[in-house]
Amino acid sequence: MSKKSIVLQTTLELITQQGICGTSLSQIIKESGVANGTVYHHFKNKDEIISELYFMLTQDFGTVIMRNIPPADEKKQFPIMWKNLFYYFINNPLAFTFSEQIARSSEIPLKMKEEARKYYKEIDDFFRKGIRNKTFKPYTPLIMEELFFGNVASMVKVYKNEKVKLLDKHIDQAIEISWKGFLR
Amino acid sequence: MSKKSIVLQTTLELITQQGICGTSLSQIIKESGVANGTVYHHFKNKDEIISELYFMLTQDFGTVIMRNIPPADEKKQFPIMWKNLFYYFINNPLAFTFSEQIARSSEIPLKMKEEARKYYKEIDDFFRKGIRNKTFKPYTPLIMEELFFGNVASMVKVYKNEKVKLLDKHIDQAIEISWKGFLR
Amino acid sequence: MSKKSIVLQTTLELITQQGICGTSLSQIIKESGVANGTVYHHFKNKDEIISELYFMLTQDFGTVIMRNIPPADEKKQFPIMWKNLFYYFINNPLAFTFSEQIARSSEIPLKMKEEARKYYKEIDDFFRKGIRNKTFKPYTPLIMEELFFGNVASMVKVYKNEKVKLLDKHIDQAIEISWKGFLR
Amino acid sequence: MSKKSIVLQTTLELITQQGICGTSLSQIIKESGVANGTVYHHFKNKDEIISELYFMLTQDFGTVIMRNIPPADEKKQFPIMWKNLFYYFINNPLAFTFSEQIARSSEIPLKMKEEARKYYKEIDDFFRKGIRNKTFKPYTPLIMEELFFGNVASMVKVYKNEKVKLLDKHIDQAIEISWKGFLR
DNA sequence: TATGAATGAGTCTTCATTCAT
DNA sequence: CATGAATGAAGACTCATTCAT
Repeated sequence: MSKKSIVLQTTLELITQQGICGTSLSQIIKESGVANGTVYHHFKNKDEIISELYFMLTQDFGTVIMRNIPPADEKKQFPIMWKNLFYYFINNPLAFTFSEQIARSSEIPLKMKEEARKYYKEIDDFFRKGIRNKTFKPYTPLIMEELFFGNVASMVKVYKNEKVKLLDKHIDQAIEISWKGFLR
Repeated sequence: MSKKSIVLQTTLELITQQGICGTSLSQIIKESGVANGTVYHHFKNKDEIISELYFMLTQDFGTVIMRNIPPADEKKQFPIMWKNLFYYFINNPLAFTFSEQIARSSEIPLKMKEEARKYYKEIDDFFRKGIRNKTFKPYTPLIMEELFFGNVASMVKVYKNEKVKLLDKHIDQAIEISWKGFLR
Repeated sequence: MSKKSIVLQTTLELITQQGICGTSLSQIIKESGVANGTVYHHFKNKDEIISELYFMLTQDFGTVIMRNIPPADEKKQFPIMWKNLFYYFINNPLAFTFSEQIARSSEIPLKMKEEARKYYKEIDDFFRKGIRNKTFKPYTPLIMEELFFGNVASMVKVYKNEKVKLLDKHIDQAIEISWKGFLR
Repeated sequence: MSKKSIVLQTTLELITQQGICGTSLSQIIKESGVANGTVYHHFKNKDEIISELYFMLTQDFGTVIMRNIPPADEKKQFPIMWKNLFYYFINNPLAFTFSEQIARSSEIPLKMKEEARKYYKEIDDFFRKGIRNKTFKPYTPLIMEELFFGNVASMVKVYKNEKVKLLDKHIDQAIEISWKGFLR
């Protein structure tokens, strides 16, 4: 495992635990066991570490969500997509926390955020196709995607907080609510 | 206006502009024109300023959401509630940030979390009544509330990220999507 | 109990626990429950509190040491004086620690230290008389007093450290050693 | 000379002049001409500088006391040991301060206390041998050591307080008093 | 590629003290 | 007598970053 990956991995863990601003370079250095200068050898500065991390994680999203999607109609595909993302977040808590953190922070340059959007392409296509098929009402796709992501994220939070034992029936409810919102 | 209020007000403004971590005490001191020691005379430390601000802001929470709700049916009430919450978050970024962070464990003292929980009461009532009225399908109320909050939050994030200029029509779309999800 | 005494007492306790430099005015204020300004009403500044404390404590010494001294010869008087001081320190740990702290600190103005010396008068007299009586060898009285005090202090420290359970026989040994040193 | 040594040396000098608490990091930094961060690169915090200094100084301790001790009888050895310790304390005020504070509990980590304890070994041997030789009366060795140390310390304090200009004759008196106490 | 010494601006916080009430 | 708001210099320590090896 290269020093660079070690730094990235350590940073991801630290940010997940403490948030972006709570995580200093000194901490990353101490925790990763890598030398001071080594970090600066691989990254221009602190922001670049975070940007790179963001880049890595967002690349996953597209492929993850569309895994095992049958070539059937939207109604069949939707719950699978939904669960794909849900379980991806459950199984990759780092990715979840990080992406939640990032979403509301200004630390990622706008350019990067736009860059990342292209990995949403497949989700975007899904909603656009659904609109063309008259399955979905013609809402602005960006809005649809954000609400879709947001719904999944809400349920992940419920799951994590364990306020309530989240059951399959709750997941199914959430998917149904999510789905119905987009219909004509 | 007391020095204490000045500090609180200044801090609120700075946090609104730059986020919590971007705001240092030195800035607060410089901006508020108050002496270093004066801040520490009134607050135990930096966190206490923020906690106190949070406390002030969340006092409104419950009343804000239910402001101007007509005694009509759910269909009329829903978009008003939705917008109340949305604009409250837009105008009180600190409240939004906190409310988002509430989910995350250690940072916010437990007492505050419980404090905040009571403001969900009115939304809880709203959904339960809607179910009784056969307006809403009988989903688990907690799930409904979380998705409702999540939808508003998603749009606030879009607004803040300025990926796209958020227009009234987008808001209306989001409200409609949100609403439809809960129907029978 | 006057506010002034409360401040003095609190200061004494704090200094005993944490040393002079470890004890700040803020701590004294917090601990004594007295207001900020009240302290400055009674004392010109921090040093004055300590000086006054020093003054109070040193006044005791003379009387304490000479308590119950029989009008007999030095040989009979010496062990009683020695024990008087020893048990005074054991029973007034504050006085002991404080006087140990003070001895090596420069916080007490020289003038005060000299002022306090007059309370050593009776011990001074004791040694001078002993010299005149040919009981003691004519050493410089100041040296004799300091060594006398030092011997008692050494045993108090042993007692406090509990490295070893200090027995009566140890005390008697120490007194004997102390006594023999001064003889002709 | 490494920056680290410069910091240590400067600190030692400052503490010698002004005492431990009178010496601030800012002073150390200013005086040593080293950058703020450099100090913290080499030491975890202020205390670590002092601990390290203490460690350096006490290394000598044992050897210092036994320096130039002739292979003669106790009577010849005693004043040399006494003066060795006395001048060591005079020239290493930090060592003196620490050695005095060692008695006090929490400040010095236990490990250090035990470390320091081993330097008593040689003095312990000296007194035990003297007892076997019938030079000294068979007092408990611990008591003898403590009183011996205490006597030296008393004179160091007199020297430092400058109540009186301490002359060679005073030292000689103190040594004599100290010596006679232990005799049979 | 990797290291770690060096930097100094900046962080939060504590301090002794003054002053108006 | 007593209070506590207000002060700002000084405290310890952290930070992101540079540079020579």
